[in-house]
Amino acid sequence: MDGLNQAADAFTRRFQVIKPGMKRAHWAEDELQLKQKLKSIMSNAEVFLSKGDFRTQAKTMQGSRDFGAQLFCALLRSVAVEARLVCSLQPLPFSGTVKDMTPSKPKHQYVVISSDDPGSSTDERSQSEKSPAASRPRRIGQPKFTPSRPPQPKFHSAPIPTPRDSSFPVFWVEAFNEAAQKWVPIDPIVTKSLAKPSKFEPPASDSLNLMNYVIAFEDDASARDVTRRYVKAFNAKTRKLRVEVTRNGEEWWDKALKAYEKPFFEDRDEAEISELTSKSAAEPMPRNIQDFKDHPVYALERHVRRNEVIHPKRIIGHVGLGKSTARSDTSVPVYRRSDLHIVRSSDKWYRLGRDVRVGEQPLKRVAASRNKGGGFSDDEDENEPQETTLYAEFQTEIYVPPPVVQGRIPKNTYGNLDVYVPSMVPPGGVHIKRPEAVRAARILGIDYADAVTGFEFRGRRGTAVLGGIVIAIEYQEALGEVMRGLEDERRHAALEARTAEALRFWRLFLMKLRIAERVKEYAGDDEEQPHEDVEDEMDVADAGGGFFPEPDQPANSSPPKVLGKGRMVHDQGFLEDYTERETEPSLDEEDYALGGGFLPDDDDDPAPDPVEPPKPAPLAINSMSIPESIARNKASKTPLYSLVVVPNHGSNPTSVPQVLAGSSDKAPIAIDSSANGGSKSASVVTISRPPSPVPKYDSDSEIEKGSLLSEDPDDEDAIPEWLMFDED
DNA sequence: GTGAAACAGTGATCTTTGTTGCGA
DNA sequence: ATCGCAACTTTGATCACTGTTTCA
Repeated sequence: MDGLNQAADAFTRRFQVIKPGMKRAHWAEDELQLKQKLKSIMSNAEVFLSKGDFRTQAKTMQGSRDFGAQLFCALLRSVAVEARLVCSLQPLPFSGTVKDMTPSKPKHQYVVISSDDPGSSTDERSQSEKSPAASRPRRIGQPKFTPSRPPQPKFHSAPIPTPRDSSFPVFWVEAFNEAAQKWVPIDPIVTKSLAKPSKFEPPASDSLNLMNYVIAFEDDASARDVTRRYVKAFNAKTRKLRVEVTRNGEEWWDKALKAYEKPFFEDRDEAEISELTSKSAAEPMPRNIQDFKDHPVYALERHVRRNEVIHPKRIIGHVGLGKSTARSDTSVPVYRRSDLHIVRSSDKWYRLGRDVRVGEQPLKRVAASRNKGGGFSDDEDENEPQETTLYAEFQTEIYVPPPVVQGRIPKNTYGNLDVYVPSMVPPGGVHIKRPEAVRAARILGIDYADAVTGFEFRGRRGTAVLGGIVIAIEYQEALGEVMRGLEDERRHAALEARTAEALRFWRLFLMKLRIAERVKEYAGDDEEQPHEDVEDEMDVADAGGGFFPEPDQPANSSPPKVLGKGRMVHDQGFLEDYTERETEPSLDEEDYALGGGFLPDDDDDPAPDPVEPPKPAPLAINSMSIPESIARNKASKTPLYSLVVVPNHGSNPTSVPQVLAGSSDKAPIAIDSSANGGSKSASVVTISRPPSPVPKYDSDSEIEKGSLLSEDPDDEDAIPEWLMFDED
């Protein structure tokens, strides 16, 4: 200790403070003030950009008080004294109040420490910059640290009059006392004190210094929060200015400091932590009402919130109201915060998956916020205020839903099942969260309930959010299989749609090329001739139902109308539309050709086939709608899912028949729909299907047809799917 | 000079299972 | 006539906190 004193004396004699040190940060009121601050920083600040700068400055034995403390720490370390550099961080406050902006006071400034200085905690800065800015966006112009690192303003020939410094330091040193196994603070420059931790805390009114976070840095680059050693009322005052008051703030701070913690603790580390803990635990009871608010140990009746209750009401002290302590009648009782419970209505507990135990009396009653029944205004003369009864957690137990009995899922009055937490899944049931589970359960014909996992507020009222279904556990495997089948089906359909789309574009591209070639070929000839040829070719493409003309086949060899008729034979209901088209001679041939999809902007809309003229589109709708509706009817009414074979239409990749056929290709499933309505006998049967009725396309022919039949209205369903697939 | 109370303003939280119209 | 589906809908009351002023 004596040696420390001597060292401090010697250092103080030689070191000269010529620059201002780091000061408390304040929010700027406006942009102008921010600029002033910045200017002040630029002109006055002590900046080290490198270790070399620091060494150069050290030889002069001049600088700020902060620099002095850092140098003193280096001195102690050089003589094998274990020393910590202690920094009281000066972050911007959470509150945006500006109290000390009277013009008489000196401008606040920020001193930038070089990046290799251990005192510049990046976390702390980012916290001080971000958090208040986020909570109070109207505060503009918070001081930035980064722009104030200019390369040059290190030295100024004329000494600038240094603004007044606080009488409390920002940097000081802790030396380890081997005998007492304790860290002792030592500050040779500002307080000139040794082993007097209480000398370091500035009053809250000090506009130049505040003590919220005191961090001690050891020479192994570890750091520890030692704030509680230096502040007098950590729980009552300091804590409320720290990040701990924010939501999850304590975790955040622990996490941030953990990166600087030592990998393993020595005895003295344990001792220090317990010392700090016991110091804050021994903190006396506050003497004013304000300090009791959000105090971690004590609680007052007046600060109890609407959803809180003190139970049991064990009075552990009193605090006087007002200043004159003589008046004993105006004191209020003090309770333990550990006796403060959060209470909720039974409804709320239910939403958390808990149930109020039978026979529990409510700890609190509050007026109901609104009349739910509606038209209960007469009740007021009954003078029965609508009340909500509230219960604490210890009065509740885990909610046990009614079990699944024989495959029947218990449902609520809305026909679904509340699964706000996983424990609310009934015994014997299982929660399947996949979106296609509903379809799979319907296919299986088993009993299921939509799972309500929460609420969202759309419009004026909350609506249930359905997340998956609940089924009996014995069906889980079967459902899984069906879902896998559906998934395969979906993937397959998406792939096919994608392939068809690609081929469609290829075809378009090819047609354009051929037209260009043809036009070039006839360039210079009579204009009529190429026009007709192009038109013919496009008619072939449109009416021919989509195959490429064979290379040896002249494009105009088959009259387009013949081709069209040849195709329509297969489709009942197509003919009359076609005749309608034929009897419309007003349709201009050229427009018709233009409508044939050679306009570039047709590519924008992939749903209708660009090659398809506008007129035949309704034909295709009619032609396709018939088998599709058949398929739907079959799917919904017949007990067995069966294949629907549609000649010349199976190539549509996403129409219902095709989807069914696709699934059957892989995992043919026969569904016994008699399981509907309570019977539990649902089964998945894999049947061996005769291959003949299935439209087995080899990929080429199928794709080719699909590419040209994509005028089908169901393509509109297909597009999102393949688009989604594309995004994947 | 400090702290409590009252008050106004503001932001956060809590609310918690629809309706309508069209087409098949 | 009925069913299924998709589009449209997007609050407001209350609590809690903050800052200011007044007063003891």
